[in-house]
Amino acid sequence: MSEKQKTKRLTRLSWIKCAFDTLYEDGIEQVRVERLAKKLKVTKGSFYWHFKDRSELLEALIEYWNEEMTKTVLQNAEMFHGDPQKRIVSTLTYIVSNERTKYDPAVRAWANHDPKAKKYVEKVDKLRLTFLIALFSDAGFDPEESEIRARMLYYYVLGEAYVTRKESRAVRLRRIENKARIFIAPS
Amino acid sequence: MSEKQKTKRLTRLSWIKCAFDTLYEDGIEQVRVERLAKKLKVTKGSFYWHFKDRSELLEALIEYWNEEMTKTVLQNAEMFHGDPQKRIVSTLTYIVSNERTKYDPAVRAWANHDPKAKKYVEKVDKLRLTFLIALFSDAGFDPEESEIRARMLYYYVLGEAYVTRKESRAVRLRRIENKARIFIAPS
DNA sequence: TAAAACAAGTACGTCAGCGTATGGATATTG
DNA sequence: CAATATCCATACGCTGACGTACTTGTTTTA
Repeated sequence: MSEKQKTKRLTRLSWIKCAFDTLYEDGIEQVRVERLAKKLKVTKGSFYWHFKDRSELLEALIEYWNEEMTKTVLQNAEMFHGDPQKRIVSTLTYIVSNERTKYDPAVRAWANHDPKAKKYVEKVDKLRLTFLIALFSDAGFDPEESEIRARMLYYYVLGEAYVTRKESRAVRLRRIENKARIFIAPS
Repeated sequence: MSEKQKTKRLTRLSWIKCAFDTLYEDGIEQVRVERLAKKLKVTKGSFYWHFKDRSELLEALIEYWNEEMTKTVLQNAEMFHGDPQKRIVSTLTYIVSNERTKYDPAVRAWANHDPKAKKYVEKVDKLRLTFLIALFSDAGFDPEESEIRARMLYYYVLGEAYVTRKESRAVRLRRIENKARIFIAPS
């Protein structure tokens, strides 16, 4: 019964987070100011104090996602050490476990019809791929082979998110750890 | 200047196809009757003659997609013969080449927030996977390994569609043919 | 504690999109 | 060629969503 936040007054971030959940649940088109207002139990008077208009919210939304995802990748880079092959598995495990990555499909769907969102998605993709490629390099593959394997692995993880969303993380994790070995296996 | 069709009068299918293009270009939320009417250069009077309401169009849309995709898979099954390993590559090539599969991401994005669409997507996924699994079985892998490889391959192809859409088919084809070998390589 | 800054409420105008009703136009068929 | 079935246009009412203008309430801070 007791709300987590005191929720006396809202901040810009309150709206962004609410928008995020709505994006995840219903898609970007349903991220509408009056709808969010209802969810947050205020009127749009609040919204238009924090944002110039709807497009400003959307911009803030994609930038927020970009920052979070960038943090995630960099965090990861510092988190795991030791055996490169094990680091690859750890990284995948981390990706699947991380709450934040669940927003990926929704953001991608959005980016598919919005150039601005698309730019950020491409940025994040690039960052992630760079990171994965380095992992394979560390594991002993030459540059070309590293890129091929990194891409395959990355695309696989993406695709996996589109088909198996009803399955539990535990199941997904077990499978991914197994499959990663195929990607790691020497050519 | 000369229209392909005489376009004197429209049919149900005219609307469905137009809806499909719009779904692809702008997402399901933009599939609106007045918008389609404008595209087809008629008024909604036409639409409401062919369809009871918007939801009937959407239903027809996803059913149409289902039929087309089912046809595509079955066609493929009959098209390629001989060396199972080569058939795997041929199948992938076929998937990427086929005009129809380009609608996949848009349909999936839709399915993500629409249970009815979701049901059909799952149906198509199942059909495709069954087909791919059989391919790997024919190539000599045991049932369990066949499923693992088929899924990996399928997810990879899906994921690939989400990242490299700006690249030409030719480029995608060359890469896929190369990468398929990793999936085919014996464990 | 009064003033300033901050946050939210209220009321309104506008527009796009859905669906209905009804009449007009064009094929098709007897 | 007249009658019927098919297809489309026009006009309307309704709703939800955007954004604006203005007011009201609540914290901070001087």
